[in-house]
Amino acid sequence: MKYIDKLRNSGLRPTKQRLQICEVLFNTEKTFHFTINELEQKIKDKIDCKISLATVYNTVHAFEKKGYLKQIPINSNQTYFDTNVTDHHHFYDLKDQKLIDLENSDVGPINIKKKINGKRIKSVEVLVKLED
Amino acid sequence: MKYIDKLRNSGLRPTKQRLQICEVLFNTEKTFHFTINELEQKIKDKIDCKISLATVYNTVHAFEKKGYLKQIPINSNQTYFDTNVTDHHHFYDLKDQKLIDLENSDVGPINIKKKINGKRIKSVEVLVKLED
DNA sequence: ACCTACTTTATAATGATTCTAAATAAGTGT
DNA sequence: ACACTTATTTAGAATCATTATAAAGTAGGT
Repeated sequence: MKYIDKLRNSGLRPTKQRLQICEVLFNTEKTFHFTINELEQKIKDKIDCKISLATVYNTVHAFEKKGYLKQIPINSNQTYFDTNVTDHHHFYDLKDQKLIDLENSDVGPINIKKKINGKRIKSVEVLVKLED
Repeated sequence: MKYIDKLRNSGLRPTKQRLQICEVLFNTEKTFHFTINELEQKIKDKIDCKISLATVYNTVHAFEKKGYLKQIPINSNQTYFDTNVTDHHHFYDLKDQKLIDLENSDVGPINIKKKINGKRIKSVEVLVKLED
């Protein structure tokens, strides 16, 4: 199975639930954005057996910690995740509450001139809010 | 009183509570970041009488809608607000969970090349995550 | 002073997320 | 295969920020 090694290599036991969540998250051409509730719905649609909501939370957080998912910094009552973990940015359509990917080439290079002593830059994320 | 006109001009009645919250938010040299709970604490420290938590929420949201406050897009269990409503960006220190202002001059100009049909760019916000 | 619409308030409700502790499954050595 | 240890799953409870409710209070105009 294609995700067993991926999980083992990061010290996660390849359980049935995790493998099924991998199928939903990573077995697609396109990357996508999701909230936990949307993911749970997708799992229900795709898979016969039921996975506990707690497991969905556990797994998403485990995958995030291992770098297979990213949180998208945005103000919403729910947390948004992204299966695209490459460096990129987002449009956020305020009216439709929809996220749209911005490739790095869509945004000029960003040069942070200020330095903070003893700290390294981990990521630079741009959120472009859209209105009609 | 210095905030009465500000409130009246935006269609908000200058109530005692709103004026006191104005004092806490805007009567300082420096702008600052806060959560609702931090603001409530500040109000308690600065003011004799008590303002209901619901009023703090109501007022902050009213001020945000009028453009006197901005939400900062960041993933946290609490919503962060900023009294600095000019265009600028933020460092987020992951370890200390602290926000630091980045002036526009600290970040090169950002040129968004992609256009979305029928939508205008309302804001461009950069979040730079810091680690040790 | 009176009226109307807005505001405040305490409290309840909501809802996403996290916690708990018991049951289950995976990995390891024999 | 078996026993043993440790990780994982799970249902349900707990937490906590935020929003809703509805009754009491206040501002501004007439």
